[in-house]
Amino acid sequence: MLTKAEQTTQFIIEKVAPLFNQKGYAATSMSDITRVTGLTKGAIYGNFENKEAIAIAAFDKSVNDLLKRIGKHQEQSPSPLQKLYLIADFYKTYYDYSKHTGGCPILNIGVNSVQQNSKLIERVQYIINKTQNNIVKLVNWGIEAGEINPKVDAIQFAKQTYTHIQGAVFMSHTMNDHSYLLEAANNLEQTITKELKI
Amino acid sequence: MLTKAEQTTQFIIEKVAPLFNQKGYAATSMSDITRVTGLTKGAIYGNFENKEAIAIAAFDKSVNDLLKRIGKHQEQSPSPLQKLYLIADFYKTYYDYSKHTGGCPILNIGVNSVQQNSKLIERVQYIINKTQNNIVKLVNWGIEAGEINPKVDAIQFAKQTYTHIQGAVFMSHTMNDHSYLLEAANNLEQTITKELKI
DNA sequence: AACAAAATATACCAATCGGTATATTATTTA
DNA sequence: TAAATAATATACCGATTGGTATATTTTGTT
Repeated sequence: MLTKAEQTTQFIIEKVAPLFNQKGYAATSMSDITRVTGLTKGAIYGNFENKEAIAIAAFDKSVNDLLKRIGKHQEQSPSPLQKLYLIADFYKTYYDYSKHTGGCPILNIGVNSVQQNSKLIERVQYIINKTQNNIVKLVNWGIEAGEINPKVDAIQFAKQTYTHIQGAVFMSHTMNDHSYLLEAANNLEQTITKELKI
Repeated sequence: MLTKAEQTTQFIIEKVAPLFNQKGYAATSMSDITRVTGLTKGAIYGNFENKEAIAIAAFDKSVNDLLKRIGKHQEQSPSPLQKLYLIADFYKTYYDYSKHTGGCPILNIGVNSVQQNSKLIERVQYIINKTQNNIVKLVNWGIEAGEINPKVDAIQFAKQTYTHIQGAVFMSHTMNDHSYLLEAANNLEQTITKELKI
């Protein structure tokens, strides 16, 4: 069972995560935080050391929600090749999902924190490395399972895929146009079919 | 000849552009601006209406410098197909260039301003549309010139190219790793060769 | 129900924010 | 070179910033 303070901590993080995601670290003020939570500074600082700790917790929450969602989506098939298709499929719905969470945390906090906040950017880099590595593992697993062409360079594919998708996330949100993500997802599906699938 | 104030205005913009590019609008303070320029508030506000006007001028300067540079790079060949290759070639050097200007203004100001500053985001969208359209024109020109496969969907290619490159800009800067941009540029060259070139 | 402990609210801090009115200094014009 | 004008510096404004010390309230334990 969660203590009252642990409940409040979670409550603050939930309310505040979209805020940091949208506005970035510097532009999100403590008064923004008290406003969206309906709590006072006493409650906030009783549960967090400082503003940076809130921002980090908020980022972790946004990312964990996202990773859980992608993970769940991939459970639809046990096949590594199909899981790759399901990643592409996931990003067809990502525009609407990320809109209501204040945008993509990796993109937003990444851009916002590079050469600004070392703790946040370290976390962004860790997540990118981790998720990129998941793609590498899926490809290698697919090769072992005989579903994927063994000549495929898993790392290069993972980097290229991640790059293209993050680009599409940026373009869709900046241009307010779902089609960039849809077309990037379609493109990824085609690449999987043409270059990976045996 | 430029008046003293016009010179000062240009001077301020030059000094301040990398600052807004790196830190974003909210995180860049007037005291940052007086510090990097060595001028006082009186001089700054004598040449700009407010902070937002400085940020807009800074963005315009950063983008104009970039567009001029890309334009110059494309002058190396009169052929539309070769100009597309030259765009890919340009982005092989973009990591180093954009580092010393505080990052990519389109990516940084785009992410920083979406749902934050309507004037800035409008300018970002205008520039993206404009540059994307330049790619469309190059492709169509290449088709007319018989250099490019007429079955190519120019708009789709332009969107996909822009998306992938911006993704690579994000990844390279966030991960502090030149290779994302290099590989995206190589990838673009291959796409041009395989899908555009006759 | 009474007490202790935990959690939240209140009131305040110095520092900084963007911005302005006015004084001072450079520059241009006569 | 003197006067007019343009440009910059100085000193200040109220509001807000992140943060804290303490008072108050809520919660869990006996």
